[in-house]
Amino acid sequence: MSGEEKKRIPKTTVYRLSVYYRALSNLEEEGVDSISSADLSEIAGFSAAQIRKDLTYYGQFGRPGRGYVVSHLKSQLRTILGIDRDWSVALVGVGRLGRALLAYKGFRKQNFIIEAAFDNDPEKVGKEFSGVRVYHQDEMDKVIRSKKIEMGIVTVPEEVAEIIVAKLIDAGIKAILSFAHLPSIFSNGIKVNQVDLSIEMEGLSYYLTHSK
Amino acid sequence: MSGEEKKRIPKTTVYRLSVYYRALSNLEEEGVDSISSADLSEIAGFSAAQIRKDLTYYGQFGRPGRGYVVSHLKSQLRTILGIDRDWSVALVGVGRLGRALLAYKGFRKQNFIIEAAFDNDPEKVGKEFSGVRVYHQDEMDKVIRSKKIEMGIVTVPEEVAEIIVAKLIDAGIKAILSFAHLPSIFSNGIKVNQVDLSIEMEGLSYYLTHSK
DNA sequence: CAAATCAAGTGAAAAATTTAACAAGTTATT
DNA sequence: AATAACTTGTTAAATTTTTCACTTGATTTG
Repeated sequence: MSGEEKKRIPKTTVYRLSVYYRALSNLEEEGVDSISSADLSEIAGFSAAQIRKDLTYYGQFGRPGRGYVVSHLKSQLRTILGIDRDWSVALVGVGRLGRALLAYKGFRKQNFIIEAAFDNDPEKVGKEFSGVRVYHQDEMDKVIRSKKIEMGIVTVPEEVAEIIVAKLIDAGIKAILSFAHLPSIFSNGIKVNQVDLSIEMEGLSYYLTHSK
Repeated sequence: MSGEEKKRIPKTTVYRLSVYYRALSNLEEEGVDSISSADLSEIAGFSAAQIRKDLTYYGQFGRPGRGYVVSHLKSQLRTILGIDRDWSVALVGVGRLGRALLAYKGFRKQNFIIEAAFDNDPEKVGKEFSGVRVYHQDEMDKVIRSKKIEMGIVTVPEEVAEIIVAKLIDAGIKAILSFAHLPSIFSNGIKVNQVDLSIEMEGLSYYLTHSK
């Protein structure tokens, strides 16, 4: 009531909220307009109790006896996840992977707008890939600040990843998705999500090795 | 002693083993030959107690007063992770992302050998990308079985991902890395790791929205 | 309109995971 | 050779996360 009510939110809850959001988007497309936690459970792959518990960290979105209104819950999740607005994104490293991501339609659909790309190859600087202009890495600070970019995607080779991340942070970026492995020293107040293909493959290898 | 000693291993332990492995690889390159859990802790970003605990699920690899011999622990982790051997991999979906992954040197370096690629575009079938031959999707079962491929990487559009995964499973594949979002119905005995860019970006969005 | 059914929200219990603390083994030092 | 300084492996404690069970609100049915 009065005073802050900060319940500790499990780290994995946010991930699950994204999964619920995706499931609800699909349900909406299928024309389903309301759903119970039990039914959502089957689609999302987490227990009904888990779903209800996750949601109540943020409020009350359903009605006893009725379940959740799909469009309403979806909209609430958009707000909770912060995707009820556009986000400006910079991509650093216009190699094959970088260009694949620049061409990926999913980002724009989700309101993540890649406003600028950076590379140090003079061949690429000044060009556009999938409609995104490539700037020289030395212009990162200037361009990021002038375009008020808030997120970074890092697709540079491993060897320079750390330097690039430092540059992004210097330019005021506080949230980064890196495809290069980084030594795990995250400055405080900076969120770095890593997509590490080697680790993913090793997870598969471990599974196959220990499951027979 | 006698009887199986199956301690329950936390789900996140395997992920951390990969991180330790990566840290040890770097240490070895730097010529460090032994390290304490306390020092490894700083590099890997997990507590020393956590590291020791994770390792003891699999055996005793260090010596009191001495720490761990880098080359030995690294080698033990290779065995535990199952990466002390080659793995044959198939990649399905030779779009931009698929081709970027085919060109990625890291897989081969880690003993994940992409032996075949699949697509349904007649333009691509029969060609090679980064030395990997592209087969038609209809040949998946035949090629996967004849080449004894054990893992799959899925880089097809979202709409067909589910069908492709089903085909891979039919062909005997039990471990899959998917870049397309999948409805989370994993058949039993099949490991599916998903790399979902939208969810990663939403994690960043959530962080920025709730951290100010 | 009473009874039965459904289903969210929630506090308590259970389970899982992490951290802490320490006994025991190892090495270095005096 | 005894003492001090390290550092693992491990048991116990603390914390975190998930599941359970139940109360309450809502709807439907007889």
